[in-house]
Parts: sequence; C-alpha cells; structure tokens
Amino acid sequence: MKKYKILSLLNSDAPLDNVLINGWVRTRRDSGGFSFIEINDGSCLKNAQIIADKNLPNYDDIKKLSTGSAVTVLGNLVESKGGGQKWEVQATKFDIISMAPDSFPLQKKRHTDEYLRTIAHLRPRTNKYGAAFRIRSEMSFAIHKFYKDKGFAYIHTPIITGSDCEGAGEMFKVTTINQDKTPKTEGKADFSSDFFGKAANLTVSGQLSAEMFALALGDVYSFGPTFRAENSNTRKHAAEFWMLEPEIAFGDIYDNMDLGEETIKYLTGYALDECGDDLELFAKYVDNNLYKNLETISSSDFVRLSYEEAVKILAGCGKKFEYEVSFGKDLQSEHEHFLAEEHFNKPVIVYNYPKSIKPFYMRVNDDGRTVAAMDILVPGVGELIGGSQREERLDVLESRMDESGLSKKDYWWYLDSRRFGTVPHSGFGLGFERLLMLVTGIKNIRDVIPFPRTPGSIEF
RNA sequence: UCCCCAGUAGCUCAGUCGGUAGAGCAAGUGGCUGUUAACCACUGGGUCCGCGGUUCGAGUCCGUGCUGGGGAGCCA
Repeated sequence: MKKYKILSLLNSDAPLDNVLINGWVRTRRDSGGFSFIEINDGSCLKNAQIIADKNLPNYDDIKKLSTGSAVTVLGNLVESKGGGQKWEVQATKFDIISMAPDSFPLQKKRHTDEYLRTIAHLRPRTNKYGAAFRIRSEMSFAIHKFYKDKGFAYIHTPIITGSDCEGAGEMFKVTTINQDKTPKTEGKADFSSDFFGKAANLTVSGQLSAEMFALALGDVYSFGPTFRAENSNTRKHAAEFWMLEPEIAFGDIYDNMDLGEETIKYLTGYALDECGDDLELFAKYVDNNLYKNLETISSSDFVRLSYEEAVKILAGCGKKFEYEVSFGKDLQSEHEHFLAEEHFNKPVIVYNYPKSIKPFYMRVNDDGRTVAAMDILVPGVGELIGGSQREERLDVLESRMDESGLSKKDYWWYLDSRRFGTVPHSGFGLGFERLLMLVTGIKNIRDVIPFPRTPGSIEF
C-alpha cells in the first residue's frame, strides 16, 4: 500500500489498488447499506469521496462520523458510479483517528468572514480559506522563482532594528526591561542598560539594509514580515504584514517602474496559470470579474504619468473631491481610486512626487522640487507598490537628513554606502497581502493572512 | 484617532405600535441500496452583547461601555 495525497489521487489516469489516504471528514451521507464520506486533506480544494460499505467491521462507528473528524482510509481507487466526480475510493479498511464532537464550529454551509475570523485557527479547514492559503503559498513561491530567474539574491534583512526611523510609520519597541522599572535619565527613558544597549524596534522596512546588499551583490530582494504600530483601522492595513522589497544597483526610477510592472504582471499571470481550482472558487463566489481583472493586469501595459500630470487630470476631470487637489498635496485614496478605477481602469504608475511629502532617502530630481518616487496603483486595492530611486549623492542626502531632523551619527553606516563606491540604485516595497487581495478578490486584509494582527486584536 | 452601521438559538437572520421569543440551516433520534451543502419525519436548543435609566411592562425607547463591520486619515 502507498500513501497518497488526494490531489495526486484525483489526478490519476487509471484505477489504483491499495491506496492509503488521510484527511478530515467534510460531510457524510448515508444510504441504506453504505455511506458516502467526503474527506479533505488540504492538498487541494476537492474532496475524495469514500464509499464505506456496511460490511466494514466498524461500520456502526463510521455511521457516527461527524464533520471535522480525522480518518485514515485504505481502499481501491475506482471510477465513480455517481455523476459528481470521476474517482472514488472503495474502502477496505477505515480507521477513525479521532472524532470531532458536535461542538465543532464549522458547519456544512457558508459562514460569514467575520465569524470565521473569530475561529481563525479552524478557518483553513473551510474551502474558501484552504484555497486562500494555498494561493498564499503559491504566490510566495512565485516571488522567489521570479527573482531567482532574474538573477536576484535573496537577503534576510533584520527583524529587530536599531534604527529609530526607517522612513515609514510608527514602530513597536523591543525591550527586555520591565516596563514598570524603565530607567530614566533626566526624565527620558534610558535604554543603555537594555538588551541591546540602545532603543530597539521591530522593522518597518528592510530597505536600508537591502540597499547595502544591492551595493555588494548587485540585484537583491528581501521578502519577510514587517511591523507598523500605526492605529490604522481599515480593511487594507495590518500591524504585521509581509513585504517584498527588491533593490537594484545601477538602476534608475524607470528601471524601477519596469521591474515593478513586470513583477505584478508575472505574479498575476502565475496565479492564472498555476492556481486552477483554488482561483476558480474566488472567481465564482467572491469576485465575478476576477479572471477579467487578472487577465487585464497580466497582459496590458500600465499607464505611466507624473504626479504633475495626475494632478492636472484630477483638477480638470470635473469631479468633486472631498480633498482638494493641488501640487504639493499628497494624493488621497479617493484620487487614487479615481485614477486607477474610473479614469484609466487599469494599473497606473504615478512618479516624481513633490519632495516635501516624501522621505529623505528618495533622489531629488533636477527641478529641485520633486523626487524620483513612484507608486503603482491597482484597481480594487489601491497602492500596491511604493518605491523610489535612492539618493546616491552624499551631500544631497546629508542635507535632506538635516531638513528631516534625522541624526547623521545614527546613520553612519547608511551614509558610508554613499562614501565608498556609491551608484544610482532603486527599489520598491510591495505589500504581499495586498497582492493576495488583488489575486483572490478578497476584500479584507484580515482574510489573506493566517493569524491577522490589527489594533486591539492579537488572539491566536 | 474621527464619522457611520450592527450585536436575538451553534450559524444566518426575522421580530409590526413597548405587551413576555420565531424561521431556515446545524445538532440529536429514526427512515431510506448511488448520494453530491443528499432527502423525509420527529425532538431538544435563548444571559435578546454588558451596565444603568424611562415605564405597570423593554429584544424594542434613552444613556454609557464593549465587540464587530464600512468609510476617512496614515501607509504596503
């Protein structure tokens, strides 16, 4: 006998004898002298239909099998006499590993996403969430494949950082000091006796570290967890999320845009090609336009326009916005939605933003008032990518840090990269959960991450 | 953090004018020899989110808190 995953069993092109499968009961239907038992092992969306005959020695127990129970079945893969499936397993030995009591919270019907969030430890056992997390796994692999094939090196940038600002958002503190006994010097918290001898935080971005490696290994990317202590309560934000951050040496803002566009096209195309049944579930039950959207994104060229052109379009479109549009003000989500969904109805790359609204590390353009920043806005999820060409000129970078009130002493190692063999380089961050929202059509970030962390919520 | 909406059986919801709790599904029991979220019959199941108030009487009205959702800001 051989152990099979249900995925490979259902893809068999011939009957098989003595197959062993393991899984969890999804549903049981009794019929006179035998029972139909559908089991799922997580290897694919589909269940295997098991025929359990009344002649099995433990048939009385089998007839009590409830949804969620775990079983091991030995049997023969035969062509199904019923209409719903090609193959079924005629059981010769049916072991019940454990019974799930009737308090098992998942029922054979649709539950709301809000309810399933309260049982996040069990929701991957549903069709929808099983599919979502298989797609998450596939897309992670696709990221590595895409960048490896392009010759990028994968860099593990640190999770704990000593930088108190990485150019994005509030940070979570990392400390071993008992909070009630935090030492203070002249009224301010003193971390000199803390674990690292100075204040430490969870990273909000691996970018600064990735830049150092781009200037050594050429093209690199990091892909890992990132943390923001912002009190954001929206369907697009989480306190812990995964970010892909490529960084290319000898590349300018246009190379950066090309890479971002190519990345999104590859990943959406990969989902269409490789995620089959799982993707179909979302196209059928979650977002009816899913296939069309993904095909558009993976095959048509993205619109590119400067921030200045974007402002002109928004100011001249005749639409009333809640927030006024003018040069020097950041684009609000209503503006981004208008551009990506109403005006162009495809992904839009907006570049060359005003210097005043962007962080210190973005390269100042020749006009002196804009920086080589670029955002990629996608219908449905809004900002999917944010990136820039980095300021490689030491003097300009130093004066930008002064303007921003940052300590050059703390960033001595970052500035060193501009002292020793500096080159034009660029990179961006892509929110992995937002990519998954785009690929699955799922509308809430809490439903594409296994155990979501959001303000006031850290169960599981 | 701000604005808006919601919270009733295990789940999804209804509940009229303020008059003492309902359905479907699920569960339990029985039936059925090819079912597909099987079907049929019967049975059990309630802190109406918490606290306070108005009232003869509150699921229903008022205040407040908590939880969840949507939108905004911030951002990926």
